[in-house]
Amino acid sequence: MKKNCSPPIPAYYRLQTTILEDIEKGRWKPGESIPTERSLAELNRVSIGTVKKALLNLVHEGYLYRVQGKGTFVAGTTLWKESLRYYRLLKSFGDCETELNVELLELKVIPGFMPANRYLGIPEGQKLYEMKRVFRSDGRPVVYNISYLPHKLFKGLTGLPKNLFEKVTLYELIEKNYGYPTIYNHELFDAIEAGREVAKALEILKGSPVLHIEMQSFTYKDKPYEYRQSYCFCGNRKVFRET
Amino acid sequence: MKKNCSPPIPAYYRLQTTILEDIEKGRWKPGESIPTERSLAELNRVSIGTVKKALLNLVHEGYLYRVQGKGTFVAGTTLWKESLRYYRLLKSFGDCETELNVELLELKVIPGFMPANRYLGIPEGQKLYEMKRVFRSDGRPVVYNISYLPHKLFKGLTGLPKNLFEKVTLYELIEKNYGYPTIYNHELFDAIEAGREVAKALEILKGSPVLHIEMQSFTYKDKPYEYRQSYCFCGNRKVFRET
DNA sequence: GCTCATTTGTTCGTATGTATC
DNA sequence: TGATACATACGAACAAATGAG
Repeated sequence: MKKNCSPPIPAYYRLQTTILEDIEKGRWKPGESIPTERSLAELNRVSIGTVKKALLNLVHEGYLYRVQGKGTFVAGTTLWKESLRYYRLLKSFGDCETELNVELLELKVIPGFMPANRYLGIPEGQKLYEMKRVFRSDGRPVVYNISYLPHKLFKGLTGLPKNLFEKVTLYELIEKNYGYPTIYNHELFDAIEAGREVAKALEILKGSPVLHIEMQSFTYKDKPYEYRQSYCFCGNRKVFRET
Repeated sequence: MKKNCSPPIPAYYRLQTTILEDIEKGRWKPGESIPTERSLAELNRVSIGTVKKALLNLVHEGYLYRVQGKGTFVAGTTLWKESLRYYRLLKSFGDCETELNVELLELKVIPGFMPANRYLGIPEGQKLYEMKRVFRSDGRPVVYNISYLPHKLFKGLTGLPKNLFEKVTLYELIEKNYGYPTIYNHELFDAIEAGREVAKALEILKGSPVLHIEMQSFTYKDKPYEYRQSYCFCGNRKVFRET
């Protein structure tokens, strides 16, 4: 007979879990250090080796990083290293990436609507921020995007200086100002004909084929914090992804 | 003063590297077991703990997997678990994936050409396999793709039974029959108007906007083994990616 | 169903090296 | 220089899963 409900959970795993929960509860912010191996070992009555194992697992999972001689720190957004700072536009495989400039067109509070609120995991009644941006390469618009963020989560967003939005990625801004790092994204790709608004923003003919990308960005606990629609008319350039 | 050119390489790291090199040289195929901890420790004159560390690193990097009581095995393609078995088509976030059927339209040897041979890392003179396939959902074509593979690497491909290509993914077929697992992919997305061939294959009007995906697939040592062009006209469905 | 040899998983503790400030 | 903190390495003991007999 199987033992009744006793899957003996390893000590390192319990420790790992409680640390992760503390991180997700915001006990330490990204960049801050957590207690040393020794103190974690004493507090939890386990050996240093067991603490090491727990911490190394969290490092591999991207939640922590360690520096010899300094300490163990909470990691921030894991994927902006190279994965997703703005868009990665290439002419072909092996080409170098196109530099992009950002322009903030509009940022305002709007009533919630479907399906945005559903994708953000909030009730339909809650208000949203709507942010419209254009990304340019050599002055020509190549990407137009509209982001929706829960108003409740990001109070004061409209009060930030406009050029901040044009200097750092939205990921950085949200992590630094609100403490939510980006853990992963979901994307849906399709091709559509440019409508009036998109054609105008990208300075192309209405009806031109454009790449359409819908995106959900997630922070801790699989909580979505942004829903974004992007429209790309890249000329001879293409959107790059690595898996 | 700094020691002259001696960044003392840890024992676990040397071991890890030699094991990885053996895997890449094909000493063991995907699914086969490598020596036990004990024998690796004795052969390399290091402790069990050091062997454990080396092996666990390779597990985290996706090259190995271990089963308690059985042994340590060479992992195959890492991303077909859910990432890339055919395409992941969704109507919207949260939707379940569309089932796809594959039809092999054509498989033949053709002369090499640019840029395919460059993307495959082989001289322009070398021959290629050209494979055309259609993916259907409820009988309707949704993805048309053309793959190019180095003829030299995959001798005998045309001799395999046709229905094999329609039963398993190309990843599995290549791993099982030729021992090359897929380590990562590069993709380029854009939107184009369907040309004659694409329109015919997808049973849509010429000039309709279609999602165009170019892909390079890589195996060990960052060696590309496939260059693929896909054309998607998914109706209300979209191509899903997770990062 | 049981036992046994094998193999990996977990935990402990110690000693020493190396980076940081 | 010294104190602190993480990194490497060793090895022992026991637990748990596997498969063969």
